[in-house]
Amino acid sequence: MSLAHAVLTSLLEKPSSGYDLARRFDKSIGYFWHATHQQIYRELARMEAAGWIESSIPADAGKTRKKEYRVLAAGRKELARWAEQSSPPMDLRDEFMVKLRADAVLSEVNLRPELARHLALHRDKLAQYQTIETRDFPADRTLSRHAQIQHMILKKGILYEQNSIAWTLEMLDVLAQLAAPKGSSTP
Amino acid sequence: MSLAHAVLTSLLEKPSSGYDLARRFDKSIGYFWHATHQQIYRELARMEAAGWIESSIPADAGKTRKKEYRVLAAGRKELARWAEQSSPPMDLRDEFMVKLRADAVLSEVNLRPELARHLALHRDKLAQYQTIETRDFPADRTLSRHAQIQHMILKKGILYEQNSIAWTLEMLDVLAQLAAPKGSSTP
DNA sequence: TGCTCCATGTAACACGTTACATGATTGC
DNA sequence: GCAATCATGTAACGTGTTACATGGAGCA
Repeated sequence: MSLAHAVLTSLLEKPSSGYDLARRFDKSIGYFWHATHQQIYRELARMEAAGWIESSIPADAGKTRKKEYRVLAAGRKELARWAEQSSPPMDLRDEFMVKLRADAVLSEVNLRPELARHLALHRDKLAQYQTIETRDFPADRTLSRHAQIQHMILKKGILYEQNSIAWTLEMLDVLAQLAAPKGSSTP
Repeated sequence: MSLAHAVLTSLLEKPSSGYDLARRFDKSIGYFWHATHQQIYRELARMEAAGWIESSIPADAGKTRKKEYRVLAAGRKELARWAEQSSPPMDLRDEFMVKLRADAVLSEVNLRPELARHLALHRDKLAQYQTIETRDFPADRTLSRHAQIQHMILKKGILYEQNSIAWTLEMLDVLAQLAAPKGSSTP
């Protein structure tokens, strides 16, 4: 389990409401660990019951139901314990590879539109990441420990997208060759 | 849902028992879609109930409980339908990035042993992939459509591992710098 | 008035993981 | 005879997804 720990990390960076957390999970942390608001509320309830976090009504709540969560000592300790524990490296789980394999055996599926769509999405995401990079991490050497680590996390995302783009282009090329090989009529 | 479709693909490539499928999911397809034998048996039961596959006792069963599954026309149709459907690109879900972020905010975790461990695992996997590549895909141009697609799937894995290795090395370097900056005593 | 956004939640279900159970076959 | 491997399954639980519900605040 690891969503709880992602939430703890996020709360340590900045005490927040469940709603705010859910939105932050669509950015920063969410690039590597997505979660819906329902999952987040469920985890917050559990962690409060476990004594890892506590909630209070913030000053700017007004008449809303807004709550703000803070990490307690027990939560911080749990996060440190978990972080030092070893865990298997991420496993790929790429639906598109299954589709490709299905196409390889069926030979009757046209995956090119989907590939083109993914290509555009990867390029968008890469552009986003690069914008963040030039804005937040200008000249490495002067950056704090915290910022240097954040930068490396972002770089991982950038590498991944660049990778995906390169591979997708090659794949499109292969499919184009297969669809219209030299000197043949339509397949 | 996509495990069912991964299983269908695997069965089209070669009709098999649940046990054989489970083992194949630790190789080839499993590089991009892992599943335990319990999941596979559950899916096989569902798909048989849905009329996508059928089972029979194979000639070499002897007194064992062995069953062999084959894909029916309905299953093949379902796989083609699913494969043409668009789906979001794979999302990263990397526990280690959460740990890094936790370290960035806690500053009291030593992630270097874990990074070194992952580095070794990535190198192993890359070596495995490259062995398969030189064995199965020698001189692209003469390969069948099926083999060319399989090769591209393998290449995706190779790129991913190379990427991970490069990033991990850089990360180790950053952590080493942070632990022992120029002109300082032990931290 | 009705729309969108803020904010929190319940319920049901699908998928993934772990532990356990059972029994036959193969090899030492 | 005993251990490992083949082969299939049940049960319980944890996590992730989807749909729905509720109600206040701000705005046209």
